[in-house]
Amino acid sequence: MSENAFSEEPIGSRVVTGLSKISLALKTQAWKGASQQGLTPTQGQILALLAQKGERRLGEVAFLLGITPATASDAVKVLTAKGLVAKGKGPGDARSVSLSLTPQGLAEAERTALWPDFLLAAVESLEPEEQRVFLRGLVKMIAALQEQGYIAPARMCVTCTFFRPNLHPDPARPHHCAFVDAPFGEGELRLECADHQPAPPERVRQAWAGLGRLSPPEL
Amino acid sequence: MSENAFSEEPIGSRVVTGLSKISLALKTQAWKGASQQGLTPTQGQILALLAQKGERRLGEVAFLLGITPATASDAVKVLTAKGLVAKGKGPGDARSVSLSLTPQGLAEAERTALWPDFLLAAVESLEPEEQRVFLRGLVKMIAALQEQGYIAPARMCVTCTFFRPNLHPDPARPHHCAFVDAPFGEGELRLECADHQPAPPERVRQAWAGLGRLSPPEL
DNA sequence: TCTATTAATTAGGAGTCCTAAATATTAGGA
DNA sequence: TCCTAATATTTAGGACTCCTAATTAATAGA
Repeated sequence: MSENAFSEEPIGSRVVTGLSKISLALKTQAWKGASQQGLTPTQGQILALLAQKGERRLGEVAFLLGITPATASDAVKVLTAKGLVAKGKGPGDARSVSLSLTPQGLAEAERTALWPDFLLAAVESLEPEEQRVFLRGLVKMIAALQEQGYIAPARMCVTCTFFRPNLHPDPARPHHCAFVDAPFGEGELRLECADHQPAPPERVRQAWAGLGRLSPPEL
Repeated sequence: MSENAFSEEPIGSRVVTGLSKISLALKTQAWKGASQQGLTPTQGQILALLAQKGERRLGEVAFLLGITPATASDAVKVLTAKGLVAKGKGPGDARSVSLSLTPQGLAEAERTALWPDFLLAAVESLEPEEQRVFLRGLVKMIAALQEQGYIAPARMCVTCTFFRPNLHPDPARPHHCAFVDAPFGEGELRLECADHQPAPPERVRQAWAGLGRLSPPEL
């Protein structure tokens, strides 16, 4: 594919390097952003999670954040001490603890949510078509990571029962969502959909095989 | 661009969400990978940095890792206590400390370097052309982040004096490197080049405007 | 019922990260 | 040359993150 002096490092590792750099920026900014509010990144993430969906059990939070329940437990202890999160009995299971935001917590959450915008500017330096391909790449990678257990399952199109890849001939909107019963394009692929319904594994595999080729519309 | 129920969330934010998820995986795995060796992520990163280039001053390490010198200082203290890193007087400036790996440090560094391979597998689930576009997207984003000071300057093509974007008609190798004096393609764009020579800012801006469109070769 | 299993917490320990305040050392002026 | 910035690193102190390994409580299954 490349026959000259340039090819020693495979493209895959370059991509990994690049992602690591972005990840570093994300980490650094998370610290900066959160500490202005007297929070730490983890605390901020918990707030964000609760803002997104009112109630969460502690274990659920830990799982979604990729930390142990023990760690989540003391982060929450700090947050309740700060008056940002309230603990309640979980419905059903009396062992569980249900977390929710206090009004101040909600206010803080709204402010923390703003920080990742620094990345948005960088994303917008890509051409629209590039963004679409990039998003699709992300979706595929996340699906792969998820399949191998490196990431908590996201509520994304490719793992949803309602997803029908490449159902339509229209290259601008090849996919179809059976929930809203409408066609949609690459740029609309979701990562966190409220209406997500997990699909069985082989169906998933088959779905993202369907995402396949680069092509679609663009230019 | 999209006129139906799907468009509420702009693609930019989706991309940011996706990158955050990858970043989360990277963080979680960094912990898993490093702690198997009795290290923490930061310690591992320092080792990796030193493995890549024999000597580094402490301040340099801090800057590249996006942490304060104070933090770097005590991470290094731990590493020297573990016998993995040696401190020496910096050449020239007597205030500076020059860090280098001990033989054991080198061995550890080699093992830590293996961990990010979990991501490689995910990257390889993309089509080759997708990988190329993805890499270019990453390069652009990193350049943008760097320009705004969110990331330490990387030794990448787009910010190099030797980089000549789109010099050649051959769509498979449009770019040219004046250092090795050879054409190269999108997939060969570098993020950490040993021969990198920083270019003046306006030249940089102009360079990545040249990267512009999606198009090139692929399919 | 009795016994796993599961949800959360606590305890203990190493380390990250910060800010602020020392120490050295170096560079530039008067 | 002496004095005063500006650097490079370290130390101190504090809040948290993260982990593993118990512990306590509640639930589900045999």
